[in-house]
Amino acid sequence: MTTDTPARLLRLLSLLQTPREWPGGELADRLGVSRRTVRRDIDRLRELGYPVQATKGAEGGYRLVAGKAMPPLVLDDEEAVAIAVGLRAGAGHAVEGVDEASVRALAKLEQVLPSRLRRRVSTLQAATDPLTSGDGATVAPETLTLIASAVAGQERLRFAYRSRDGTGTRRLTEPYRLLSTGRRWYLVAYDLDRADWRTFRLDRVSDPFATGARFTPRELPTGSAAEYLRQSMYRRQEAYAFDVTFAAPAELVAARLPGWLGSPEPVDEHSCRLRGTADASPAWLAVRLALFDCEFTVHEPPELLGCVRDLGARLTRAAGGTTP
Amino acid sequence: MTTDTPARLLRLLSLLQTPREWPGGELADRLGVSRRTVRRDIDRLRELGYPVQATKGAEGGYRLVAGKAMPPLVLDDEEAVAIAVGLRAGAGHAVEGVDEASVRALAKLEQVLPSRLRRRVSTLQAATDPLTSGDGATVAPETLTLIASAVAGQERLRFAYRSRDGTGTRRLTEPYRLLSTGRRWYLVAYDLDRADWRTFRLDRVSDPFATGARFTPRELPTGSAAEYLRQSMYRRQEAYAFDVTFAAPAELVAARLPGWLGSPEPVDEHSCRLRGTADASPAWLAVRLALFDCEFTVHEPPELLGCVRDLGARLTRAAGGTTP
DNA sequence: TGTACTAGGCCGGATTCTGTCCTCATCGCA
DNA sequence: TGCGATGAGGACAGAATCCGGCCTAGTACA
Repeated sequence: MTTDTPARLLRLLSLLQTPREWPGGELADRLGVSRRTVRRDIDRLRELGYPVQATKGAEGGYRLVAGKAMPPLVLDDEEAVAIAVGLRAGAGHAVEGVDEASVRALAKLEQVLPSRLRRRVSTLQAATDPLTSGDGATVAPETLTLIASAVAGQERLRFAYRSRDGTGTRRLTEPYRLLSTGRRWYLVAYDLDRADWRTFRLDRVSDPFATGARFTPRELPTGSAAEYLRQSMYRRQEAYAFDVTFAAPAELVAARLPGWLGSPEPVDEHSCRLRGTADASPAWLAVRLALFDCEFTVHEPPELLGCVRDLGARLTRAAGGTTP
Repeated sequence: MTTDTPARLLRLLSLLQTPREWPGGELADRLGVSRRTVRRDIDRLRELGYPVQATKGAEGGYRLVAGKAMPPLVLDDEEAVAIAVGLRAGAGHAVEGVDEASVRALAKLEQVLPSRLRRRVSTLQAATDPLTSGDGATVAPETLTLIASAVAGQERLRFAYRSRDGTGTRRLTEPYRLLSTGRRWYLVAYDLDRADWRTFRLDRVSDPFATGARFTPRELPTGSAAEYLRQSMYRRQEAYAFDVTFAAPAELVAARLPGWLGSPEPVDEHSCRLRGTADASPAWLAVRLALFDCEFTVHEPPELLGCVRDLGARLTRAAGGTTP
């Protein structure tokens, strides 16, 4: 236990993050310094922008409260594992607006995650995410974080890519941005061999590898990466339109809808119609629709219709073949 | 920019957590100190147990790597929001073994989450978690974190409770432990009015409020809280048994099963039988089963059979009522 | 071979930190 | 209404630490 000031500040921060009140005396004991020094340390934390609330009088104490900036989170082993598992599960069904930040956070965490915890994370992860099963094309979290790191660190990225017709190629790219359209992940990158910009579906990427080589990012011809991706997807017609009527008010459907699927238009008070586009397989969308516990009708496309019919038939069979 | 050493160390930590290489000179610039001091600071981080890997030679630099302990995570706004949203979504369908730690981490994070970010979290959260819809009884993340804090901080907890027959009461408790059985959350606590131990289903709790009053935890008569909860659930027969046959190998089903549902026994090479107990509503379990994309047969209980039949009928209707 | 980078020792001066002692304000309890 | 426990903060002196500059050594890459 050295008398190192910065180390003590970090320990104080970690103590204060436990959601409870800490009397000054106890903090002084734990940190091995005098009460006065504890007060000074707390002043320092406040100056750093991490407000510490103090209740005076007997039974008083200190407690870290919400401030203007996020203080460094001090996590114990189990909490770190929980966050990693949660983020990896979440990386599958990405929520619009958080997806990319979520992967960044995961990359940051896994960069420093002790190896003994890493094992626990991968073990636990097997038990998660029922929804990924609907559509075979999933992305390994390792792939996601590795590519996110390469984007952030501006390192060249090499990987194997399986194109739509099944042929495999090896690519050397300058990764530009990671994007998700609800269900799928895409990488927008400059392909060095083809000497042009490309978009890659991450579920077709394998063996990604960050060569240490740094690069200075080129300018994307189209304005934003999201715009470029959208154009590229429409060009290849990877997305398809669907059309469904729900026997529920529009606002109810909207509240329970992933958002990136589109927004429903009210037909009358008790029903609404949803026309949108999806880039996932119809089978996955069918399961998704089954989750709504209200009547609905599928109009388009025929593939979706077939999937819903099959799922319905399977469930009916499941209920029919009962044994007394 | 004061020349405060501990503050500089924190900033260095936050810089190093960006997944990229940092040359010493750049770090010195950013921190406003000499190269020599940067080296010393990095030494200090190493002494604190956060190993910094350095690559020598040109193009060299520093980078934080996995060590023995978790370093304090320095998150930017978006990452903090992403983690909060991810954890809140995950708090619904809890994964065995991480559930409680996950709530603890969420409580820790939300305790210090700046209010402007808090708004973004609650906005985004609306768009998540499709599975909670199957079963109306969900728990607000705020309730979860507040109770977790009360357990950790050993503060008395007051809340309104709606018992199974619908009558509402107010309780004053000493919260002991938070548990989840897959789908549902339970609080094991000492009820001060009844002067005895009780278990509470969190989806029946409303208006929880931590009175500042501290208490020293009593000893639970039964050994562990999990054991106590299990006994109490069997006494009330809140859980029910189910029995399903899948037309898929046992290991495949086991891999995609939430784990707490039970483990399947192989019938032959291509099918297996799952007998387990669930405390969720049959409707929710029916949707869950629909997610498996293999044939299956429901044997028990009749309620589940009915739900599966209804769901199948609804999907068939959805596919049937097509418009040309 | 040269260059750019990390690693680390040494030293002197400046800065900061810590513990002690002090006073004052606030709160809860007897 | 007073007492005790707690937080807030000023003053001060001695000790510890920190910082920058200078040095050499080792490594990787062009």
